[in-house]
Amino acid sequence: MIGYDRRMIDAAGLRVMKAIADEGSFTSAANALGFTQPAISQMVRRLEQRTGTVLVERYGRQVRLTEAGQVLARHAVGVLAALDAAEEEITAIAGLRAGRVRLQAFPSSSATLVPRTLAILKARHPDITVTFTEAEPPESLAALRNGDCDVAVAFAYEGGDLGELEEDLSLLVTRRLMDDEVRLVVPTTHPHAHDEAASLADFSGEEWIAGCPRCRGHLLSLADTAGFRPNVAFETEDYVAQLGLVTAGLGVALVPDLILNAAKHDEVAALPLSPASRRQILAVTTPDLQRVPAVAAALDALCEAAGSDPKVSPAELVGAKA
Amino acid sequence: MIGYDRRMIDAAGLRVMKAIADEGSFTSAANALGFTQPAISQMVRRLEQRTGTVLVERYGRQVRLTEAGQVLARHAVGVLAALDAAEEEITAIAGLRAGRVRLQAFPSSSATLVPRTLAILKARHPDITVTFTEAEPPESLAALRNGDCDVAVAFAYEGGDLGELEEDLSLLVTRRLMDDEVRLVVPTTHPHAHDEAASLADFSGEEWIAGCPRCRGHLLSLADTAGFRPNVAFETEDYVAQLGLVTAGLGVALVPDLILNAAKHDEVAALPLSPASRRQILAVTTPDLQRVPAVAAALDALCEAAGSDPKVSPAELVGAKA
DNA sequence: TGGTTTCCATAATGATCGGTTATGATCGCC
DNA sequence: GGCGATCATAACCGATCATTATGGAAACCA
Repeated sequence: MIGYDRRMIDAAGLRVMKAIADEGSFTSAANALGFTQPAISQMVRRLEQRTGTVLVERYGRQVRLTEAGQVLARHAVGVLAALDAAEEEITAIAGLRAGRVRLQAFPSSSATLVPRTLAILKARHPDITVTFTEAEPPESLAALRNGDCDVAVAFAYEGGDLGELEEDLSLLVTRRLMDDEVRLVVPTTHPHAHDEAASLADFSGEEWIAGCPRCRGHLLSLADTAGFRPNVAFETEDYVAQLGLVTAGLGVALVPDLILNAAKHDEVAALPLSPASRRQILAVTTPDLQRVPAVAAALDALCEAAGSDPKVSPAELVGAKA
Repeated sequence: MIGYDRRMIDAAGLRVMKAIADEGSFTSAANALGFTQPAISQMVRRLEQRTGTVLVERYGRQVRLTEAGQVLARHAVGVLAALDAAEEEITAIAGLRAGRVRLQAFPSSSATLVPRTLAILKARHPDITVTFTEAEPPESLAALRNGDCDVAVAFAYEGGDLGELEEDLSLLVTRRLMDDEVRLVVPTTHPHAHDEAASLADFSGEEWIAGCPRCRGHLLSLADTAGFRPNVAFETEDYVAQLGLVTAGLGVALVPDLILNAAKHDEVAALPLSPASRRQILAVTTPDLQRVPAVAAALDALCEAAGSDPKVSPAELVGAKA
């Protein structure tokens, strides 16, 4: 198929017709548009043969629009205005005078990281609208893949001591925001409460309080390495509840620093693990979205809120398969 | 000056963005528009680098519009609709389903020629709007030159027997509608009332009734050729009044056939002149307007109303200088 | 009236645009 | 793990759309 259904009127043509109508001659229309006179002359000729209509009446050395020509000049106003509006809207987005970022972050980051990010963003680019939704990494990444989200703040536990992440990050780009140390939280009355560090094997007999599914998986993985299978007595995704349970002496729990720094925990002891275990806090987006100004601004704000200088540690690593 | 202010958004681009939004993929957008897939791919790329903005988010093998892309797709609707409207209006004019003709004709043609023309036009193209104004040739031609008129119906006396016309017809095209024989009108009581033909010199002693300035000029010219200077006793542009004056025996007059065929004139005799004198009835327009469908239709109708087959006698002679 | 100016038209030229076909890379699916 | 669908890229090609240079005709003016 040849597929030659070329439209007979285009925006450029309309603009020329309007200029002729306004200026009254080809020459001054050309000047007004920044073209030379023959350009207008040919443009009109092309338009006339495309429409199969006489658009301009040449009488002597003056030109006048025919009825058809006036029709085009009249429509030009609306079309060009709409085009300008579109262009303006685009440049507004490009210049961060407009735009939208849809952010999804996991619950425990909502406490400090996200509010700080939103504040930075608001101060720096007050005209872009930021949407925030709380979601665990599996859901936020799904939303990202699905096009319902621009930036996902996720976390990934390190498997053993190698930085292998358990999510499927193919096709996505990640930006490392911070490392979040995981600590063992025990009641202050616990015999090991004042140790320098905690070796997990020493707590194999405890009752355990587990968090979200992935956190629970991480606990099981660490315990397995330490050679035991933890007795999980309680499960709750609410870290404040976890700390409450520990305070009440109902068990011990693994809690990341990000939580401990945000929530009050006077009546529990948070011991560093030995060997240490961390999770990475990551900002995730797609290669294309990364180049959208509003998204880029959000990523920068996230890095800044996380304390890592966005200029120094872009740390863009494309994740390998899970 | 280089004058490179090329607009960053054009109608074609908008159409492509809208197609992508509607179809959900480059390939089906290409099918919908009758293009191949790479055409869409490149079009998007060009648009993106012209706007300096990411318009499409490629994730895996699916594509989605970014916010900026959605902006374009949204504006596309209005712009394309306006463009279609303009196009439709043009083709309506081209197809005589719309359009306008502004006709100006000299008074004595209003009697028969113009009404017949309007009737033909109305029957044949009921959707075009015809405007009619009565005006003597100098004014109607001025209107034509001025752009206030599309077709002027004028008359031109032949100077002597050569077809030299006294109007400035440069830059205009004329279409000969009919030849109008000029007769000498005398009261039926006149001694020469029943002659076969009238030799002008025989009436040098009469009192004359003159018409419009150009008709008066024609009378003077003919009389001059016949060797006398007519005694013009009355002047009126109203031919009916002229006939009335002749009937009352107040003088003689030169009256063209066009009038005699339309007005009652029982009580006067209309003698052919010897040598004969004619005036040409002409339709005048500009070369460009001539090609406008509605104008062409009007010209055809005029020819038909005048009794000359428009197909056989186009008689397009570009007038020389006066 | 005849020269000058001021228009528009045309020709020759070149860059870019905007399509094509052919081909490659990659994701998702069975 | 091949296969099909999808987008990207390369090479090519014609039409578009601008340029400069030039011509002709109309209007203007002394």
